[in-house]
Amino acid sequence: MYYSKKNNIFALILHTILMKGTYIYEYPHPAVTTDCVIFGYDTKDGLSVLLVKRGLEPYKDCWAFPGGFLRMDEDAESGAKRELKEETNLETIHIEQFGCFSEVNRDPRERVITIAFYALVKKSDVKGGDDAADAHWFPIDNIPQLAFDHDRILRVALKTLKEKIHFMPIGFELLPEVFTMPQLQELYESILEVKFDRRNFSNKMNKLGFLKEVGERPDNAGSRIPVKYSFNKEKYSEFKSKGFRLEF
Amino acid sequence: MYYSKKNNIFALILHTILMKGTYIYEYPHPAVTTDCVIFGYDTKDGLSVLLVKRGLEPYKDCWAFPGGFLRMDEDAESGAKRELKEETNLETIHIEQFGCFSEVNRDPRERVITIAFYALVKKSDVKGGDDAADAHWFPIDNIPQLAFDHDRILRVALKTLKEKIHFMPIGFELLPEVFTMPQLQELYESILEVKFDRRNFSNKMNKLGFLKEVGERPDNAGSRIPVKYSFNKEKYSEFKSKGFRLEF
DNA sequence: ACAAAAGTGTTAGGCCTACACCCATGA
DNA sequence: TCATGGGTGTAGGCCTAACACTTTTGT
Repeated sequence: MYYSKKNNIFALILHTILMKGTYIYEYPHPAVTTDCVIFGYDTKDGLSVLLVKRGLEPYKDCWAFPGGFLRMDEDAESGAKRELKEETNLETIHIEQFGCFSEVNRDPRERVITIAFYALVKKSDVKGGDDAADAHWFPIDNIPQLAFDHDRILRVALKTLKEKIHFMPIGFELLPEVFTMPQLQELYESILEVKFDRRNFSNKMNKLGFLKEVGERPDNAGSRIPVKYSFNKEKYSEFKSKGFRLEF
Repeated sequence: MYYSKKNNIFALILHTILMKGTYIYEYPHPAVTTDCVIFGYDTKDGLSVLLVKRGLEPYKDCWAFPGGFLRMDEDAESGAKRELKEETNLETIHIEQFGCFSEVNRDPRERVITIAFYALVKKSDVKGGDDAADAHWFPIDNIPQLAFDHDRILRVALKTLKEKIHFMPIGFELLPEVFTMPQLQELYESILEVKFDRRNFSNKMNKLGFLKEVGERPDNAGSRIPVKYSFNKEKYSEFKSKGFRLEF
């Protein structure tokens, strides 16, 4: 990890004496890491991102996305999931690659390229755990100083999320099992950073057909008690895989 | 490039004797390459892809995307552009990253991760050149056996292109300066693999406002001589950067 | 003369947007 | 009692999709 000197026999011998790992290549190789931008949502904080506090230099005590060095026996997606589990105790079903960041000096130690993923999860699924003492949610409009170029990675992740939302339903991953129309609307509004008309939003969502009313709303109560919905999982998955087009 | 043995002092010494490059790392590092999927278009062949014939093992004499190993002093985009220039003599203004392929055994030599880009170019811009003797265009429905996992990379590139086409105008990059409405329609049809109604397509494109009629069409000729268009570059760039939504 | 290529306009249906009022709750 | 939150329906405009005939050219 520390040596990459060309034809330096002294470094080589020192290295061997110290019994460190010795991986030799004829040409220089960058290190490759993965990073996961994990989005969560609740009514209180709106859209939030899961960050971990770095315990080691560089950027010690800075917040960063969960992630780490890729192993030789795993592909990027597996590596990202492994690191995520190790650092936040979170096991997601689906993470999605959205870019690869390769600027020359993005890591002060050596040349590091990172493959970046994002995922949508329920905040309640992050239980924390042994290694995950320092994983915390931050609302999207109150993000601390981030390590490396993670602020840029976050911006790209947000842009990707905004684009994706037009093509696939979201919500199942972010909302509790049962939710109300205003909650769903707030979720869309906080991701897209716009405001919608209540009536239009509700009509549109209902027409799409992956929502189902749940529970009984007292007949008399035609008022301030919101209707409760949950997702029709078959329809939802169908839209998710086939894709759809959602106009706003 | 060939050695990556852990704590193997013999390999080390041999390596040094041979005066090869010696890059030592404490942990194993994958090699990182870039690949470019270059799309071109003409009326005769429809949508085509630019491939180069490999001169070296592995996959010698197989066709592959232009690309190669990333240098330590360049980011992925620069590296991809450099390799593209070296191998096809093509200097594109804009390439766009669409994914990173990291399966463990995608290259038989060693662990190689590739960062993939695509671009749209005019076929006439590819002049060939010294190093580029073996670069050729292949129509999208007649692609030869490809090296490595490049068939998968191509599928992902095509999917990305199809998605992008809904959000940004294409054509300026692929069509000649002056073109006809049927040509533009064929372009869209061959990328999206669908057929459109002539009248609707033409109405829609005209309404968008980045086409301008060019030349004089003889007043009498209200028939088989097509109207010629070119792109209004300001409008076109505006749409390109702001994005738009094109329904089909 | 006939086939192929290109031009042109209308209609019906669906979706988007904008907009106002009522009711119940809780402070 | 008043402010807040939530539910509900309609009308106009725009876009989409479907559709047929005419002209000219080239063979």
